[in-house]
Amino acid sequence: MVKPTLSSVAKEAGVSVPTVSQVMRGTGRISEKTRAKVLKAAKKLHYVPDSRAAAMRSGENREIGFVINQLFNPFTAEVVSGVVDTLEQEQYIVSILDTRNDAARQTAHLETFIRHGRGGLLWVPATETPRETFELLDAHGIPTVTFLRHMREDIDHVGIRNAEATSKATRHLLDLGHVHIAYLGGTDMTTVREERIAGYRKTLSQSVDARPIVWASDDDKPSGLAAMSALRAAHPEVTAVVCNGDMVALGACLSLARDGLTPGKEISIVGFDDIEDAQLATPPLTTLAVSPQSLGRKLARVLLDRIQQPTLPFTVSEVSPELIVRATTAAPVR
Amino acid sequence: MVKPTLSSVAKEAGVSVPTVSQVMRGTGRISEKTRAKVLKAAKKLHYVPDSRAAAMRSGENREIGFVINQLFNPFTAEVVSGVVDTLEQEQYIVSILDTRNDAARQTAHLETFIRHGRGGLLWVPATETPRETFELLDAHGIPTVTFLRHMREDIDHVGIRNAEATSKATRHLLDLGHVHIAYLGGTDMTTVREERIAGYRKTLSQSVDARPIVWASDDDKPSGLAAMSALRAAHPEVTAVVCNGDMVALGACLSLARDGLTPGKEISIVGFDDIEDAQLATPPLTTLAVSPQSLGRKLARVLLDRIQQPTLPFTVSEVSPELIVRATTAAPVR
DNA sequence: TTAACATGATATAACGATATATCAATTGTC
DNA sequence: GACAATTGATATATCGTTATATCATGTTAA
Repeated sequence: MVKPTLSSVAKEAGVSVPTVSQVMRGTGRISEKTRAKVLKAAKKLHYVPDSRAAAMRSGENREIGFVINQLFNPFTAEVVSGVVDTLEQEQYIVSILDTRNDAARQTAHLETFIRHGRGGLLWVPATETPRETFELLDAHGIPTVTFLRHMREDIDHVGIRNAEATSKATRHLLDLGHVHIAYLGGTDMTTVREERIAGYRKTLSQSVDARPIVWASDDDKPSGLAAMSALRAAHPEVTAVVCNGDMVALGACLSLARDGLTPGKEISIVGFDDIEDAQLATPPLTTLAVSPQSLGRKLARVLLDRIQQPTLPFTVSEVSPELIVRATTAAPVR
Repeated sequence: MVKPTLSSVAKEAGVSVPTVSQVMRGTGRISEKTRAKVLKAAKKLHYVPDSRAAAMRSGENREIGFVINQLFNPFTAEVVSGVVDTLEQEQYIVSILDTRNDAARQTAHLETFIRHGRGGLLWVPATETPRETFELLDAHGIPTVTFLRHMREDIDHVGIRNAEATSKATRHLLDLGHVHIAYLGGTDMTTVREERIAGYRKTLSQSVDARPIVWASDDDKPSGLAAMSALRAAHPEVTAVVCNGDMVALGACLSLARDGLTPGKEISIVGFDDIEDAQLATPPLTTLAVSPQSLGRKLARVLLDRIQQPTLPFTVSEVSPELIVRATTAAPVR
């Protein structure tokens, strides 16, 4: 009935508290006889060690906090899944807090994780992260890895070569013969979107006739649907669209379908992320693939390295997305 | 540089440790002068209280563990989102562990949460949960709510009226004139699937000609796609399908589309869950809606009640899904 | 003037674990 | 057989908090 603790197990087994502690952890010198006695008592009381109390004394801490800005987006969800997979194998436990793209909530969430004694942090920083937030992290010296948005030289980072990716996509569309190519998706002027737009603009500028058209939108399917209609109304000349994410791209495809058009015929669409639905969609989506799972695993591994070897030089890992050509891109109809 | 603690703040402010503690929590009698001194010192050192140490002494604990069997399924994800929303408002923090439908992992996960001192548990129990697992939970007396699968009278529960739902769906198809109606989806003989199939069978038996056909499949889109082809090959007479989830249903629709058929024309499809994609699909999916968000909120609320008033009688909350008729169901073509 | 009472702070113990030091009892060595 | 070394256990202090008790003050009432 009482919560089983080291001391209740010790009493049950007729030994001292440190003895039980040693048996549970397999350390120290313990005779086979007492070992058996203690294990029996522990089992009887359903003893489970309190890792928080242990952490307090020993410093060992296997709880990780992940601050993310849009958890239930399929791309993020798969990243999380990769992170959790990797960390779970090392007996870590991951808690997630979602900022829902609100910069104020971000600092609150980081502080929450510090308060709750997380031993490591993963973090997709908001662009306008105040200096104070970095001071907070510094003051507590918790191993941290940023994801997607690279903020500081003294923090490990895992990200995507965004400009390179959208450059590839734009090149692909130019090569197909498109001239009026728009960029669709993303609301805030985040580093990520900036980089992607930069890649798009740069490659587009290699064509004399092409002029950049950038159209904002939330990164979900219904928003993509609405934004695509609006974009076509404002720029009827557009024949190809590079999207900020697969969800936006799929929304855009949906919008075309509702207007009786076929993506990849009248208008070409390129997505970003290669979520599961991208290849299942009709028609299957041409997109930039980054394997969110492996990105998540990378992220976790970098954090583990930092935790295990705090003095290591800081690293920046960036992966290059691959252009996967499916059915939503083709030469423009004349 | 050193981790800020009560004692380092106390030293900085020139007062005692309990004084700082009282200032931080706004309890006790503190003069305005010392209050200001302490707050200034705390700010300077970026002090954040360690809630785990506090929990150890005070018993207060705002960490919740959620053991789930398939996190990155859109339905579950929305439930989680509802849970997190509600608990976040009360300053709780939620950790999730995914069993990936593995019963052995479940007990391990529950133990992990106990070890890490969670103050409340949410849990989708596996059907074959051993008695030992319940003893473990009993021994630690942690407030617990089961979700979807009702296991014990002495544990709070939140669930769905499954039989009622599939009964509604089957009735709908019978009324449209279908005779050969199959049930598609779900692998393990879980309580949930059993209940759903029971509702399907019962209503189907009201028609003299109808004979139940049950076809298993994992509850994701690619599996649904494959299973639908297999089902049609084995039972070409089937004109309507009740599905175990929207993902399976969408997969089935995809399969039909690939064979040049239109869901709701040659073959009618009913889903279960009403995930976001259900209404965005072409054609929009007829489905059984349960608002996963509000289900999650309900789940969280029940847990909060149990935590705040441990002596309350145990409750069972079950919600009735609503049949939302969209475009994938119609009278059979002759 | 003195007992009684607020007021504003501190001392001390405890939560459940671990690290370090210590201590009997046994074993081994010469 | 005396002393050192090993074995197997325990005593004690500590991690960062909070709960409870205590203790100086200053203020009020008789």
